[in-house]
Amino acid sequence: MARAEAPRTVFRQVVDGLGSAILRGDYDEGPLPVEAELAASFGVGRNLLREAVKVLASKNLVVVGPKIGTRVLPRSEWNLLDPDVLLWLSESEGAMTHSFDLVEFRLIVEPRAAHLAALRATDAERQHIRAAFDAYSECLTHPELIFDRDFVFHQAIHTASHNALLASIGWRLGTLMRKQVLTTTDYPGAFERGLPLHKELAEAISARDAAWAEDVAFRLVLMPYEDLAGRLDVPEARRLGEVVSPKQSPRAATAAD
Amino acid sequence: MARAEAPRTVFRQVVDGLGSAILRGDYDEGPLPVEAELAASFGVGRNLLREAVKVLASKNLVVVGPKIGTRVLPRSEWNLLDPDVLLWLSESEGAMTHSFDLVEFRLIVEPRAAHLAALRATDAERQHIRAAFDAYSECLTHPELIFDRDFVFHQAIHTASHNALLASIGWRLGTLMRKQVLTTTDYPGAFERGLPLHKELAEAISARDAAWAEDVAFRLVLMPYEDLAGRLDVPEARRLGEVVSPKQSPRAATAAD
DNA sequence: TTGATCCTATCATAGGACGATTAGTCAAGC
DNA sequence: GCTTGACTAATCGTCCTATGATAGGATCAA
Repeated sequence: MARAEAPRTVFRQVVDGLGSAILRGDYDEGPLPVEAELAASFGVGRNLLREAVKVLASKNLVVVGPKIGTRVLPRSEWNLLDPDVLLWLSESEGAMTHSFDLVEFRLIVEPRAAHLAALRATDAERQHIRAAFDAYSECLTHPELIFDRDFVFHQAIHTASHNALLASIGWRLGTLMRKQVLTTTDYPGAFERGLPLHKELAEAISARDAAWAEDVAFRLVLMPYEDLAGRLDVPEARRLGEVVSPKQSPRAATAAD
Repeated sequence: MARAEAPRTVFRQVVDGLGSAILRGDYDEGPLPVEAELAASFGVGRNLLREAVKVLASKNLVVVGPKIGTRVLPRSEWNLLDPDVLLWLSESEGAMTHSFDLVEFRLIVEPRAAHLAALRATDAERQHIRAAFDAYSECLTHPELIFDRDFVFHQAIHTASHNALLASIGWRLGTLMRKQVLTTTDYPGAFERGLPLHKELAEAISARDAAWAEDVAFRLVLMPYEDLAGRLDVPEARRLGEVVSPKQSPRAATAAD
């Protein structure tokens, strides 16, 4: 069940190599070399290279056409929600400002997913979430399993939200969290401090307490960020507190009208 | 600036054809025919078919490998956030339950994007948003431009949120809204009823009133849904009101601890 | 200057060949 | 009987070469 497959196929190497190079800005906005040349530079055939380029094109990283060659699209057109793109971006420079965007995005989505999970989870799903937490808590003695277990735990919650879009995004954010967790989790005590929050989240969902679950999920996303924020100069305008909804939501009054 | 290019290339036809067929469930979970056969059935060469399959594989619709052939992955693995997948899904059956997921997702993301836009938009961006609204309001006499103008308007807001992820998602949700707008907008008066909300949203962001902007954006997403909800049997458990955050967010009290 | 025409670089697509991988089978051994 | 291991065949992985389609840019005439 754990997502481990990393088939080091030649194709994957080319896609990753090209994707990383583009995200890194090696070709910034300019055209790439012609296919034959590019293929030669990777030491692969032209067909294989074209398959790789087509994948990048499907992620809106490049456009390709006769006589115009293969051109890198402006950054704003990229499909940043694609897990591959997100991964390449995270391993390129500028990862820090991008990291804030990612945390902010998770602060928006994950609490709501937890909220819905608390309302909609079936009994089986509740049990699955608790089991996933138990497995996760065992990581105290098996730190190398933290990634997988954490992923399974959050995945279970997103699935329980009974919204296919949220489930899909949770699945994918999980992949990306690795990179970030990698940076934060090896701070001594990070796992231990996160554990009670995980437990609380599982309890909140079990108890069908949507507001509680939402609150816990929010703190759970924010915690590793705050671990980091101290050691970084956070631009004032990007304080993540902004994302917190106003204490008094005006929605309820007007939406029910 | 309007995204109109629809190059009816053979490659695109094959990708769309295969993608639609998979989403439609023609092969449900089972393996596809072998490459040679599949290529023949589309009347194209094996290379072209492989490029198409590789694109689908990059969207997590299928896995492909020697001896295992090309297998459709379980639905839960699909990258539902991919615009192509979303499009294929919307044109397949089951579009209705998926439509609820989409609205719910937008109810989560778009109000927050508006919230952040109100806080962070530069003067130029504010002006751009107002201009986009003006252009949109002209659609009263040019209904065929509604899609494009509406897209530009929302895109401007998402960009002003200064979060690359939100900007990217806005861009893509826009594509999908077309399909949905297509269903709702030809109800007489839908555009006219939406117009004041658009205006209010532009004003809220101009006034830097984040709470107001969030509230308006929420109603703006909900409106076309409610137009529909009346004519449909909405499963009780899926009432979209659930997504509304509790009046009293417990976050502020506990997070500062 | 402008406009149409032609040229050419580059991708689009086809088809065939061979190598690499592995699911599935089946026989040998405990 | 069950496990283990090698074997086989099917299928993708990768390469190559060739031809058609497209469109940018140059050329040339009005």
